Amino acid sequence: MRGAPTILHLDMDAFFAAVEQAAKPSLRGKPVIVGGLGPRGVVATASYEARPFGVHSAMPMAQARRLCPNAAYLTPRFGLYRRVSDVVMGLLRELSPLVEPLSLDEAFVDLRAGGLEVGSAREARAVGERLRRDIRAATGLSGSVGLAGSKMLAKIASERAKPDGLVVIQPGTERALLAPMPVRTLPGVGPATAQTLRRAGVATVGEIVEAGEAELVRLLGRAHGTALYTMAQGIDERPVVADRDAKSVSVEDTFDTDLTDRARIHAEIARLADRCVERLRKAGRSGRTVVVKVRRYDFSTLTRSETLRGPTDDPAVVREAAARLVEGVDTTAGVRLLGVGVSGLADFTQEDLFAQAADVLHTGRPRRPAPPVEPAAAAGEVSGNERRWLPGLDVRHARYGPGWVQGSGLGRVTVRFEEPGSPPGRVRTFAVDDPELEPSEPLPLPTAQPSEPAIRPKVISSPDTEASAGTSSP
DNA sequence: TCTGGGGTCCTAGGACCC
DNA sequence: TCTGGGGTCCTAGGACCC
Repeated sequence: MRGAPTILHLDMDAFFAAVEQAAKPSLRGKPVIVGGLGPRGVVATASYEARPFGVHSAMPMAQARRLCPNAAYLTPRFGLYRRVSDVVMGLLRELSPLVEPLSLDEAFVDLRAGGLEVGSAREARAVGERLRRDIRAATGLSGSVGLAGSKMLAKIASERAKPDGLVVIQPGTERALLAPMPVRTLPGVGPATAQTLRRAGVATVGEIVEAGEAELVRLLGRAHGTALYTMAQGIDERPVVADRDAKSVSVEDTFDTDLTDRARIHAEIARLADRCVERLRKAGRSGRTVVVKVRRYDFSTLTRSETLRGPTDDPAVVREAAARLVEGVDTTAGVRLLGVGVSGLADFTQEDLFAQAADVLHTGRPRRPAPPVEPAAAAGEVSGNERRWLPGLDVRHARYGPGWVQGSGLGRVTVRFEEPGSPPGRVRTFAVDDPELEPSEPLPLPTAQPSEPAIRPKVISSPDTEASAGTSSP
């Protein structure tokens, strides 16, 4: 805990949807829903305009379509989001070298490690507001900032600042602030823990403190119980940690319809193993434990794992282990998801060790393995010979220029011709095999905003429910 | 309404070892 | 004769987070 609000948490507002709105002028101010568009897709992000309809993250897409039929439904473009994220993270690293990203749109910053003068709430607020202005200038997007003396409180602060706001929690006020809040406010309290607590008559953070540490440990186990008891008192000493090494790499696929055919299941497992190893090698890592995940028709999920004698990044080795593991699973009633993962990661492989030993033997000095070289990822819109026009993806037409796919079906594809800096554009329809139409890369977002929006810092007040009504987008 | 994909951490039992 | 006391590794599952 710190005596000054020197830990900053940034959370970009409705990030994926906001990036799409910045890239597609006709969608600004309108409900936009980004997520899987297949029959089993879920919502990744809903824009603030879509939220009053009841649409939120992790909701099945079919339900979102019923609630908000007129929204724009778009497939995620992670490459673009990563590029925008890199710009934002770069701005954070200008504040301090100690930046801990939690995802593409969220990060902690230790301002003290950056040597910034943030002794007072006023100074902290100035740093946060300047950051928000810089982010808007560089990306056109809004982010919410929380500042406090610990990670937990900084995150709670940014949540209360949403959307497009800033909240400072003054050190010393934590306990009183937390006491009336629901237990779900605390990190690590999800549906299961909340229910356990509710059954014990504990609904608020203050009641966690009243229950006492022994009771919490009894209810939730040693680690979880003590951690929760500590955090409920506003105590959180977790440091901001930059550059955490990944501990596992995994890939998984949910199929539009359940798989029952054994040959098909084995083929998919082999594909997943290859994709997993590709990611592993791209990261320059190798791993010792291979994990296969199977989600059955009834959503029951099981994993099978096998630990090798040493770490590997050999696709054949991972493929064979995965095949052995799935062999032991009953899949006759159908599987909806298959996954392959590797954990127990190392920076070398067992083969390296052998090679190194041989090198030392022959040359007297070890050798680093050559970094793996991966081919650049394809645009993603073309699979095999058939072109798939997924809603939201960028295209270019020989005559009409840049645009994006609004929808497709019945041999037709509808394109809206506009680009990030242009006014809203108009729609044209083509045959799906129109030779003048081709997939293209996302265009850069406009950086300069025409007018600087007024800064409206929020002050921490009564713990009422956070505002979630729609707001106009930049 | 019918539930993604990528992760992290914890628990618990059994094997194995000293 | 009637049962030690860890410590570590492996496997499986579950909760949680974005």
